Amino acid sequence: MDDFAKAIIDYHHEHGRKQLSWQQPRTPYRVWVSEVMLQQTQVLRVIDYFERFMDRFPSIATLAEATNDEVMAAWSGLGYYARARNLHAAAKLIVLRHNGEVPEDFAQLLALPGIGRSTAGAIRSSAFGVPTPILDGNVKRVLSRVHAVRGRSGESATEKELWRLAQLHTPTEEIETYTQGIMDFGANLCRKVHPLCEQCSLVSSCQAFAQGIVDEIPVPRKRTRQPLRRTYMLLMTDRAGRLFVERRPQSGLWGGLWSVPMRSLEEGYEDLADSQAGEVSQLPTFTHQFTHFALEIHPVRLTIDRFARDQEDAARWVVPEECDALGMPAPTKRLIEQAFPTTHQNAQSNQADDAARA
DNA sequence: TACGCGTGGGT
DNA sequence: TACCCAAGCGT
Repeated sequence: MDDFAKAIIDYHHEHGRKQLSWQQPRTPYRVWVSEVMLQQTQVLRVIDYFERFMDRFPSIATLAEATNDEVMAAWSGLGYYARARNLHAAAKLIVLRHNGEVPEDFAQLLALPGIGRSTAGAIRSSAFGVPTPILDGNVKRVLSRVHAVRGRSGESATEKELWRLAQLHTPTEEIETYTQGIMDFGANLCRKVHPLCEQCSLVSSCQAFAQGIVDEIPVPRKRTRQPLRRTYMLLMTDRAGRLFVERRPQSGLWGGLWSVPMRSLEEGYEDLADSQAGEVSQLPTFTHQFTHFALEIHPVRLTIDRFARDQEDAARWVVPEECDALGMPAPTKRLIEQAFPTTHQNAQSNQADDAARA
C-alpha cells in the first residue's frame, strides 16, 4: 500500500462517513441501488429516496417483480430516469442470470444495464471487498490535484490518465475503507472550492499545491451557451374533473414518465383538443432549468367535452390522487399540485423537498 | 467519441 | 443572474 492510500484510509478512520443509510446494513443489493442513485446526484438528495426505495422494494426479487410504473413512481423527482429503467431491467436479469444475487464478477456487473466501470468498481469494493478502482467526481478531483493533471475534464486523454492513477493507488487491503475514504476526502477536504489544504495530510506530496494551481484543477469542460426551448403543457380536464396524462416515449427527456401533454408552440395542440374545448385559460409562464438548456413552459388550462384520442394505451384520465402512483417529472408534479391543490397529494415529493432543505 | 440525460444547491 | 456541477452511463 502506498503513502497515498495510507493517508486516505487514515482520513476515513478519523473523519469519514460511516453512518450513511446504505452502510447499515451494507448488502450488495443496497450498495448497488445506492450507487446507481448516487450517479451524478448529491448524497443529501439521495438519502430519502434510498430509504423509501428500500421500504418499497426490500429485495432484488421484489424489485424484479414490480411494475415499471411502480419503479418510476419511486424514482419520480430524482432525475436521470434511465437509471430507474436500467435498475429495474437489471433486477430482472439478476434473477434470470445470477440466481437473484448481485454478481461479484467484474464483467458480469458491467454487463448489467446502468452499471459502468466506476459503479462496478464501487460495488465490488464496497459490497464484496474486492479491490477495484472507482472514478467519480471526488476521486477525479483528488487525483488530478495530487498529480497536477492539467487536462480538461471529460476529454478522453484526461479520463485515461485518471483511471491509470486510480488503479495505481488502489490498495489490496482495507479496500472498503479506502473507497469510502477517498470520496469523503474529496467531498469534505479536497473540495472544489475552498479546499482545506492547511488540514490536508497529503499537502506535502500534492503537485497542484506545490505549483500553486489547486484552484485551477480540475480544468472545467468547455461549454456552449444554453439554448432556450419553449413548450405548452396542457392541463386538460373533463367535466368530471379528471385530468388527462400521457406516457412519454421511453427514450429522450423524461423517458417513460407520465406527464400532461406537451406540445411545441409551433405545432399547437389542436390535435388533442379536437375543437371540443370549452373554457381555455392561460396560466403563468415559468422556466425550468436543465443542465444544458432552459425550458420555457406555457401552461394552458382547458376543459373539454370530449377528447380526440382517449383510446390510446399511453394515455389516460386520472383523478389528481392517482398521480402519486405515477412517475412524473418535477415540473409536471408542480403544475398539477398548483392546479389541483390537495392535502395529501405529492406527499412523497414534499418529504423529499423538506429533507433537502434540512 | 461527443452528446443527451434531471434536479437542486452553491457561488 | 448565470453558470457550475454532483458517488456516470448509454448510445
